[in-house]
Amino acid sequence: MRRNDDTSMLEKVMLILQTFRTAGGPQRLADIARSTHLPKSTVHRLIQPLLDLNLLQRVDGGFALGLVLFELGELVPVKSQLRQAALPFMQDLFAATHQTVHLGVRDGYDVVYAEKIHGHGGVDLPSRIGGRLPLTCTGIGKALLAFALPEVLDEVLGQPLRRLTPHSITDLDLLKDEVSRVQTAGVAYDREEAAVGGCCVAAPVLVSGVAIAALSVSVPVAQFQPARLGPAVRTAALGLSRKLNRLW
Amino acid sequence: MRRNDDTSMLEKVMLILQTFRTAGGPQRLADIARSTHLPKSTVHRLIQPLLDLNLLQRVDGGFALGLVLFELGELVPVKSQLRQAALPFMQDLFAATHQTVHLGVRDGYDVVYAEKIHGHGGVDLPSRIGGRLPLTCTGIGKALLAFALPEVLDEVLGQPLRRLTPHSITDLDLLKDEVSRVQTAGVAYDREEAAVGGCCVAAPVLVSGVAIAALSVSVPVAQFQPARLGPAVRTAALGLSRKLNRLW
DNA sequence: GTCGTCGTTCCGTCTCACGGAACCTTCCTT
DNA sequence: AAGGAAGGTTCCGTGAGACGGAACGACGAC
Repeated sequence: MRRNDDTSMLEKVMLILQTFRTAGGPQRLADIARSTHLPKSTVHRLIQPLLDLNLLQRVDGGFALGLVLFELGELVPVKSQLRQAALPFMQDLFAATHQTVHLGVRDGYDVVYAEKIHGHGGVDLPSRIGGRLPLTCTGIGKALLAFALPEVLDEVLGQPLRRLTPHSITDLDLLKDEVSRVQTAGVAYDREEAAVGGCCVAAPVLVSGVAIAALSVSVPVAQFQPARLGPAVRTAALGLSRKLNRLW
Repeated sequence: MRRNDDTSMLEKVMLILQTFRTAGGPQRLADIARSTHLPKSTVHRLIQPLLDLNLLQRVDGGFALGLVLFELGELVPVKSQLRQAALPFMQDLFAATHQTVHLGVRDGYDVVYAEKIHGHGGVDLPSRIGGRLPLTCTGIGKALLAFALPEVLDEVLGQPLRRLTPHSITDLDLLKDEVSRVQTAGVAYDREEAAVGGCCVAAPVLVSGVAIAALSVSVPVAQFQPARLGPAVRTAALGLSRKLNRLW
């Protein structure tokens, strides 16, 4: 069964760490062994150095990801630069709307949420910083697609369309129409396509004409006012775009 | 030269990743080889699987930390739970003061910044999310110490006191006085002890009577108004403490 | 008591990590 | 154009140490 290719050990370590992506809470040794399909003795052996290096930490009933990962995570460019620049604009947007504000980037066929601001009240969305959703089901995703490089757009549209709610767009032609509408308007809407009861308005952040990120405001469907939110989101995204073009 | 102990490969991988903590920008293969003191061929061999696993990514002039690290970093308990709970209170505090707001936790003898909110204008502090400063030189640190377990306090005070500015407290007795004052007042001040020209007001977040984090507001020394900021920070920290005690 | 589960330790096999050396490619210098 | 320095890549012989099955000790449940 051992094939040939490469670094088996690193792969196992990553399997162990990835375990924590799905399982929320602390994981015990046996849990990890089960979900990775690795022998117990192997997991046990690998865990020790991970603890020493602070990639894992012991918590009450098992193990959790360690502080080193947190520190390294903050040094990933998407965070340290983009986020730094985006936060003030997100603050403004939040102050103006008092609704949940998201910043997202593209990774493969998903949008990865890089930042989120929300107040006490707002809708509680399934999104999480570092979390993923299909590009085609979210406002941010559609904004990213509409202003992506053409080959990226083709590549993504070549994939089977995923569905998160009954409102998710699963017809390719409808989606293409939607994308060209976004390209014209400069704003993307999500009408309960990612979560029932939740809508959002998104606008792309452009550097040299290409979307590298997108901002969005999410609201309960009852308060969905495109006419009011659209300009606010566009203004914030444009401001951020200008700032980044100046920096880079 | 090979000693004995354990996982040499993981250690090397960590050395490579840690390289990015000090060096800000992208690193090239030769840069990494130099700063890790590893042979070029070794670095080259280790980097390939790191790219495959998305722990590293290629950027214009070299390599940078990959998105996987960002995603895992967001799953570290200090983030996913504490931050989630704290953000709304930090929003409030920011809205009330329009000054930079920090959330910090203790790790060893340092405070690690878990979250930061700042507007367009504010002072630009050397702090960074995921960054570290000595406990004894910051408001957050002193708030954490004053409400830490006694053995933790002893342990930290047993270390040599570090100095970041001429105002940093480096006399053990003065520091002990300061800590007991914080214990009484429930608020810690930093008067240019971490950065010249910057002051801050901090209050501990208590769960079961022990500080697990602290909130602070940082202001330029000219606008330092303890009487106004103290209550605001205390209110936010108390609100967060209550919320956490309810959750846990 | 017995059984199931969890964490830990041992150890024989043999894979694959290791890094020196040689090579290729740019890019700069003269 | 020739020479040189530095970055990146490939090759390969050696032996350290990763691997995981198996057996063990420690709880806790029923």
